[in-house]
Amino acid sequence: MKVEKIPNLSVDCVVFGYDTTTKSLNVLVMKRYLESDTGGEVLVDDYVLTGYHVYEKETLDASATRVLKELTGLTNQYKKQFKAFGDPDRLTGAKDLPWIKKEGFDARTITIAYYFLLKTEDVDLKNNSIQKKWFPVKDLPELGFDHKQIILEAYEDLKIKCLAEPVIFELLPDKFTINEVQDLYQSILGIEFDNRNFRRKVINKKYIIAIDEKQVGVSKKPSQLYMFSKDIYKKMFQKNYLISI
Amino acid sequence: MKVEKIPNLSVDCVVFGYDTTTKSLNVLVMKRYLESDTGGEVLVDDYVLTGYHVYEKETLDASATRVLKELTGLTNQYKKQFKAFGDPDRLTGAKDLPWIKKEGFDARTITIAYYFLLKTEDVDLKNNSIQKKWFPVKDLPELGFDHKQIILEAYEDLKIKCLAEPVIFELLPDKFTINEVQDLYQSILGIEFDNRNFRRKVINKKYIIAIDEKQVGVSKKPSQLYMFSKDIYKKMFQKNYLISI
DNA sequence: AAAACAAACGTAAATATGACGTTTAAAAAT
DNA sequence: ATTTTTAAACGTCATATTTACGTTTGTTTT
Repeated sequence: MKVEKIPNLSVDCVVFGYDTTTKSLNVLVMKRYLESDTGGEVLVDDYVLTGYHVYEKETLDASATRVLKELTGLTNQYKKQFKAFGDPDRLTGAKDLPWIKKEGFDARTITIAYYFLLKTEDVDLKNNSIQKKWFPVKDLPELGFDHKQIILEAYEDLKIKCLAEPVIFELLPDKFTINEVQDLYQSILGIEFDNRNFRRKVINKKYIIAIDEKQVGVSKKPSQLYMFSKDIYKKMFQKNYLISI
Repeated sequence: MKVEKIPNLSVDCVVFGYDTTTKSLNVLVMKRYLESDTGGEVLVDDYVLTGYHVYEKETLDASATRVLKELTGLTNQYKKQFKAFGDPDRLTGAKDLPWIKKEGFDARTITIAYYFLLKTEDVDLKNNSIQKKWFPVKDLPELGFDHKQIILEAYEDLKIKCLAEPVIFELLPDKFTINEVQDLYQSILGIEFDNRNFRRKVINKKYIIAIDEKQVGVSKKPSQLYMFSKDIYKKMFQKNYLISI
């Protein structure tokens, strides 16, 4: 069955992963490489977000889910459509033009940008043909098209989202320590919290559940492990602190 | 100069206005009407959001601003691009097909949806050829395409936005009473607040400024009027209550 | 002048925050 | 086996904020 692509419409996926060891919020990007016809000259050698054209009969969400699956093999990850990018000059960088010519798509392509939150450990970097790599949000490589801007806007949206909802647990392993939660908040928001106060605040939440298990293989007092209960969170409604004003 | 439209791409604008008298959050929509060629039969008679195709050389933001200007004559209103809608069947309602045929656009049109916040009083419903009308968000009329869904999603996004930032003042007159602020929060969020506590909380904010003026023409003790200072708000940074967890 | 009405102010208990000091459990070093 | 090291975990207190109410005040209407 031949699947028709919509020529001027694509989705792009910003895949966020968190590395508890390096305490770094990372983005998964794909290698873009092109040599000139004669072979000698390297025309394009940088990174881009994974994205693809939307199919004729496909919803936008399905399209993003499909792209994530091709990239990581994963389904059912936290997903948010956060912005559309469609400025007329967004694909007109010096390195973008030869790439567009090779891939044969419209220079006025609108892209619907999504971000995904997942656990770095769930992604096998070698499991398929796509050459991909994690980079810290704070230290991105050279990126094609307007993809650096897309990543930075996704990151801003994620920051706001973190303030409003506990999405942070999408980035942590199922079992985590309080310090890991604190480190993650700190690296996303760029603020330091007092460990004792942070700890108290988190532990007091009904939806953070201490489990009967501790860290193993650490050369210090092993931390208590906790889990996050989305069900309990959903049942709660805090009128308290509701309005920002 | 001929301006080329991108056939499968549009913007749609959800225009929110607040009526302090009826305490109702309203949406501005446009009449859609079509009779059959023979004249007798009414094929389409409902409302839609105002929207239009994006021009070939135009940014998405500029396109939305242009549509708002055509509809209301206003520029420089609070604007947010909140979501793209592009499901394959979004324009395939029974009444949508004759309309699409008449207007001659692609049934697989992706729309970039924006919402605007403005003061109802600033819109003159009779100032141009577009037949338009305010409807309460809680009591919308029959709407074409997927526009009811778009409005409801804009409303959800607005609710969240209100919790995070004082965007509410975009919907109020420059000079307002504390009770008007409370009524507006209550009608958007659908929650009641204790007037005395709400009042104290609002008045204590540095960016809510009491002015040397009171309500006039009311048959009770006239309220003190206040203004919102965006400048002072921007200068503040509250680490306090930062994370939702 | 009194009544009606909503604006505006006040109070006290409970809860949350911010800024710290102290104790504890495990591994590593002696 | 004991001590040292390290980070986890617990505790305290002053201050700020919230919640749930009661009371006073200024204007218009009766």
